[in-house]
Amino acid sequence: MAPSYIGEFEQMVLLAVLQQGDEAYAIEVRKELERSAGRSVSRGALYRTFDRLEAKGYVDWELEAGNPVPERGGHPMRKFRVTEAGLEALRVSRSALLKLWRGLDTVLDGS
Amino acid sequence: MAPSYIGEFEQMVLLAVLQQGDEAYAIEVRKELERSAGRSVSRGALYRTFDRLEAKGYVDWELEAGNPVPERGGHPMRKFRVTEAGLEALRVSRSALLKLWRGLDTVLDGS
DNA sequence: AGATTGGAGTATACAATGTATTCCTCGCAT
DNA sequence: ATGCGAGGAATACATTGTATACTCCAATCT
Repeated sequence: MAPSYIGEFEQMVLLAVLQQGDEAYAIEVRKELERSAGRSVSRGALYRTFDRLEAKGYVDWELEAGNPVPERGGHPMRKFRVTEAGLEALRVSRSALLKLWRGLDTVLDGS
Repeated sequence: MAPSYIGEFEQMVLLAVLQQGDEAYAIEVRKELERSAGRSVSRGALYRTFDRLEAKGYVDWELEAGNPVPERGGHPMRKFRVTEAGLEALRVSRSALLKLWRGLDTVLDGS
């Protein structure tokens, strides 16, 4: 019963993954979100969202290609990637928003 | 426990109200949504959302100023308006999205 | 070596949001 | 008066958002 709908947070996570390019580790994504969206995100919330995105086929990941042990607490980190389906979902969503924003710049730009 | 967060659908409804300007009746808003977002919206879903937006103080409304009886089935229709708080929420949300989209045009424009 | 610490990820639980179906009421047409 | 259509409200349930509370593992402390 996929509602072919993508939640706002899911959308932001997807975008943050793209922003991180080749370094899309959960933790980095989290930092990106706090930076761009200006709000804090608990780890649990983020992983939960990744699970759902994965279930929908919007992201996939691999287990830390080269260096299996980063710095402290060496641990296999997952590196995320947005799938083509994920990109498509983002496009749809963006297109709708752009349409709805059209002509409202005056009101929405202030502050 | 207001999560200071605005869902995607709520956001779209708010925008659609603005788009309708002085004619923001539920039904018109619904049409606008179907047009811009390209998806159908049941009446119940829309009213439910209006309730929540009102509870958050993002919209208010009045009962059909001049003509209490439109065309058929004369009935008091509610005319919605986005409040200042609603505008602010939209600005915050838009600003975050714009930041996250930055630099991704190449990937997101296609299709 | 055993205990401790801290990072990465998982599980669980619950609140908020999204969405449809059903029901109610009011006028108008018949 | 009866039936139909339109606007709206209530109800109910699925999905999404979010936090807290673990589990694991390796490096460090002692």
